[in-house]
Order: sequence, then C-alpha cells, then structure tokens
Amino acid sequence: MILPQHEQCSCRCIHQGRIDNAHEHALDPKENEQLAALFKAMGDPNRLRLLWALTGEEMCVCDLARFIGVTESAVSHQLRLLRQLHLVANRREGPVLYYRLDDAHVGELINLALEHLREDK
Amino acid sequence: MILPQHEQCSCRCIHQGRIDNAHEHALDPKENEQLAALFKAMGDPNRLRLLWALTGEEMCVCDLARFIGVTESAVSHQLRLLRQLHLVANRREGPVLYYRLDDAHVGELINLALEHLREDK
DNA sequence: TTATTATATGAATAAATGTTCAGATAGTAA
DNA sequence: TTACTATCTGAACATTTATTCATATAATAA
Repeated sequence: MILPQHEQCSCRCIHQGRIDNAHEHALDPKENEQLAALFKAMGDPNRLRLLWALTGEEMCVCDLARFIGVTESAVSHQLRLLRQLHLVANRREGPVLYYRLDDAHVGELINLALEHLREDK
Repeated sequence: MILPQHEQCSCRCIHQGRIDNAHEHALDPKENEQLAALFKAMGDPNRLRLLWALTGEEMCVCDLARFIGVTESAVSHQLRLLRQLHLVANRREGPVLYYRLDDAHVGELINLALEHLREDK
C-alpha cells in the first residue's frame, strides 16, 4: 500500500520502511460501499434471523413475521432491503410469496462468521 | 422449524405442510446478537477499509488514519470496536500500536462476500 | 363487480450510530 | 521532573435507521 508522499507519516513507526511491500490496491470505492452495505444488511438482529430461518427452507412472509416476532410490515421492509442486495429472492405461488436465500454464499457467510464467534472465546 | 401451535399461520401457504421438516433450531438469541454485532461492525465503509488495509499487513494507527482519510481519533474509536469483537488485535512497539486482523476468518469473510458481490451482477 | 387474503409501500417518529473536539493517558528521552 | 509523540476516551451533535401506522397493490374467489 502506497501512501501519498507529501503526507508521510511523522510517527516513528519501525514499520515505515515496509510500507511499500503491502498489497498495492485499495479496495475499489464502489465495491467498498457495496460490500459494506451487504455486511450492514446482515448486521441487524432481525434481518439475520430472517436469513437464518431461510437457511432451512423457503418461507412465506407471514410465517417469517411470526417466526421472528414482528409485524408483517416490518418483515416486508426488511425483505425488500435483503432482496435489493441479492441476499434473498422470492417466488410467487398465487397470492403467497415464498422467500429463499438468493445464493449459497449467504449461508456460507453466516456459517463462517459463526465459526469465528465460537472459536476464540 | 416449529411455530407455536396457537399461532398457526392463517394464510394459505401450500408450504404449511412442510413446516416441521425445516431445521428445528432457531439460532441461539445470544449468538444471534453476537453474530449481528460482528456483521454490523463490518458493515461500515470506514471500518471495512480498515479491515481491508489490514489484510495486507499490520499498520499503526496514524497510517491507518491517513489511509482511509479520517482523524486518528475516529480511527481509534473504530479500532476499539473492532478489537472488542475480536476482528483485530494489536501489538505495542514502544509508543506505537500495530494493528492486525485477529484471525484468518476475517479475511475469508471479506473475500467470500466479495465473491458474492462480483458473481451475480 | 365486491370481498377477502397476502404483501408492499410512504411517512413519521424514536432510537442508534459515526465523527469531531477537547482533553486524558502511556511511552520515551532529556 | 519536563517535553514530545502516539494513542485513547467522553461528551455532543448530526445523520442514519428500524419500526409502526395507515394505506395501496396484487391475486383469488364469489
């Protein structure tokens, strides 16, 4: 990682000499935003409960609402967010919408994070 | 997943008959909170930049501050949060504190999420 | 058409959150 | 001790956010 020359660190970091050896690329600003939005979406207890419920099987909105104990309106708002971020997808069967995880990655992310939690405590 | 009998869904979910086949366990409430806190911590653009920077090598606070373009005070606040959640750890060398990712999981989480982002767009 | 069910949406409000500023602490050298 | 550097911390302020309420839409049946 290369820091701007005119802003060189004035501290006595021993590390200073190694600063050019790091990975050169800062994360693309747009990807940084998207990535942060994705993690933030997973970082709400109720949205995480929704995702967790859907690791089991697809569920309709009213079941999801009862499962996590909030109104269907609140769930609907949250599901919209999760849908926009491609964390969940849905399928209509008559008047009922069944939601599912959009992708295997989502479950993997949850499991990996759980591993991290359970390991070093 | 088993929903309380007295609150059976009144909708016409075809799915209703399958409700007992799902994974039986709701995520432990405490783990749910911890997991959400972990994702939420990663869900801030600046904190994510910090973590990204540290996937390259350990860095001191002032370098991190310049790297993401905020005050050292702001970085310090964020680093404390990340430390409390075991996302980063530090090591002192004289007056300088070097921060690093706490664990291989952290980088893996970022990479997995990046994969998800880049895949289905 | 009307009635009913399932879900979505907009606005408003209360709570949570990130940064800044001022000041405190820890380490080192003189 | 004093002076200097690197980092931390508490309080305050502005912004963001999750839920609620009321209403709207979509699908189905009568």
